[in-house]
Amino acid sequence: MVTIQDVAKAAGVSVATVSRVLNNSPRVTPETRMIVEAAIKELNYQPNLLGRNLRRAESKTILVLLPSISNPFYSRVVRGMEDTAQKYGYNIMLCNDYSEAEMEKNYLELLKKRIADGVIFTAPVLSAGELEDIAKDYPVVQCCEYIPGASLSHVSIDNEAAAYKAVKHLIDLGHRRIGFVGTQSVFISAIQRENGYKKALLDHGIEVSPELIQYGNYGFLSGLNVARSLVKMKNRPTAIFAISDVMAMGVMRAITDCGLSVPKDVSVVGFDNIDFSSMISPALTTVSQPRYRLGQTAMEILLEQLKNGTREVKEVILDSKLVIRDSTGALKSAYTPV
Amino acid sequence: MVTIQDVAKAAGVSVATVSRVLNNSPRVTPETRMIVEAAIKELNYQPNLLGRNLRRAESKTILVLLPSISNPFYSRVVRGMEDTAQKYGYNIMLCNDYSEAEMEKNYLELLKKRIADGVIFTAPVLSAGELEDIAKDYPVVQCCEYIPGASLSHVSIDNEAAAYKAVKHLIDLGHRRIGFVGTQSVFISAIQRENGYKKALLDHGIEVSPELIQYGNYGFLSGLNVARSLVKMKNRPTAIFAISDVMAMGVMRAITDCGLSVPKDVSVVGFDNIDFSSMISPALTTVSQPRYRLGQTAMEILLEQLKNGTREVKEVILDSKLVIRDSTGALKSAYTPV
DNA sequence: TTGTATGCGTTATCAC
DNA sequence: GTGATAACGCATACAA
Repeated sequence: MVTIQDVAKAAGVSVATVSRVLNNSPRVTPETRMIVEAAIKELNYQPNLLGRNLRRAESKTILVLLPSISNPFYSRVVRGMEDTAQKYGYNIMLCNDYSEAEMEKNYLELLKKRIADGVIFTAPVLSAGELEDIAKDYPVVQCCEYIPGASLSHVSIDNEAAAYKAVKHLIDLGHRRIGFVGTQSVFISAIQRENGYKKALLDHGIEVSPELIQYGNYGFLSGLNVARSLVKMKNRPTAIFAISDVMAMGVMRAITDCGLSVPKDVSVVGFDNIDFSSMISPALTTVSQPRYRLGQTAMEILLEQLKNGTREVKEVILDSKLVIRDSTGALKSAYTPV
Repeated sequence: MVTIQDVAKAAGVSVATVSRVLNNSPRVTPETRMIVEAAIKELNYQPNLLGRNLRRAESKTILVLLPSISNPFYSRVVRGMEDTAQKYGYNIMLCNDYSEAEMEKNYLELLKKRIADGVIFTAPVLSAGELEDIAKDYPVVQCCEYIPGASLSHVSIDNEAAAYKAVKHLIDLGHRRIGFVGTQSVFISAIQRENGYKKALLDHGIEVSPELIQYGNYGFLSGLNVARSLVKMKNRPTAIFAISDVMAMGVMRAITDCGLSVPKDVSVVGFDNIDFSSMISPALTTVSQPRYRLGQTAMEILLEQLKNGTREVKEVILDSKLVIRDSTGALKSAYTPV
């Protein structure tokens, strides 16, 4: 392995000078700079970051925790983080935490071990207290999911308003009996989306019927199972709002399994606008989040904190929009539910 | 930050002794070990890996390059790598190379910079020569896609045999006019799957018709466009084999867009068995790869190389299997294509 | 402007 | 079994 020593020797200067060239120090003659750069190229020298990082007490690596890379929602979020990190000379370390507190704790060790300089959570399952503890020593940003009230930065969308928009779309189409497929999870998005659903109904004089509210676990199969009971009701809903596209796909399957069709018999709205939502038939009406910008903004906030050594709490809410496709349609006038 | 020095002081021993305790050296009295461990716990000490890694000249990190985490095929492959790496005390650094040689080269710098100890490619676009150059200095393993003939380890499946099985399934159902939707890419899987398709036809006395072979670019939309021309032929195929599930989904959409139905009018087979393939209607018949084991095996080979300092080339081929679902059916006897 | 020397935190080699 | 110390590769304070 070729080290800074070898370059110094080859260039006939000291290691300090080579180091200065590497770090673009202004205090170095153009002439010697040329010589050093020539030696660097000649020897094909690459600085050993292990040495540099130790000396600088930083790793130039940001930890990014997500539930699972198999969740298609996060791919563009990660892209936003990645591009931004790279722009500032950082690498990201992508880790699946499988929504397990134990896994998250394990990965946070990487901070203490100096393998990473900061962390972005996309869907933390640790408690506010635990996160705040980390944030005392290291920059922490929450992206997408976050713990309300925790004194930690986050960047997300207004899930309640977004869900409201989605349900209002159904109401505008004439639907009044609207089912809800969600989850009983710790994630704020699940709670806020349910709130948005309820608020939209109430604001339009529609009663919230507990029997129309069903909970699954985010999976396709749970969406399928849960929706089946909705569809088989004697007085079934004419539309269903699911809090994720994957669950919405389960809902659609449940509907077609019962010999009904989307949107003719039941309209369906999802949430997230994952790539697959436009690939299925009928293409899914859903809520689109600015995924790239979510990741980008989160990374910018984190790097800003890192640069300034500040721990200012920033709370950023970005816009979302309803994408209307083919899975929602006007209520058939012939069919008049109570 | 608490260092090994602090622990030594607190325990009343030398740093050497603390280091021995940390590394489970046998030459340390149980008694002093207890004292040191107590001090470690007391101070909540965590070894600074930057120091350790510099000293040991290793990073305990493996680079994993994949085209994009948005490709759902790789999620379980990565899981297999991740679990295995963790088991041996390694972390993985997941990087999207977007099938760009430039990106791959950039990430390979991490090896020279000592940020990573080895690399696994899932779908390399660099040339055999470039990869072999890397492999001279660092452990390299190819997982899933690989460059045939390169003197580099790889673990994959027999794509030709798998495709053969898929097409034979269609032939067994009575189909003789079978379309192919693939890509003209550098990836071996694309080539081998096309070969498997052709071989299956020839082995069963079916002529290979160039007009039934269509190429796209792996995307849903390209599958859709390409299949449209197949479906609109006056003498359209009664079955279509696509080399990926995502393209198969495009094919299915093209079929239903034309007012036809799957599998009644056209049977469809995909490849990869991504999660979504069982979520769509009708559920997709496809080829399942042992994704977890692919990743696991690749990582094991890499870590083995790292441990032994050997560069032995291993070529591992794992089994795949056809998963028959609802998108394939027997040829309707009423409809008799030429 | 350049060189010398020290230290980042750890491990490992040598004495004892 | 334990301790003092050099060394990993680099950046920087200080001296020249």
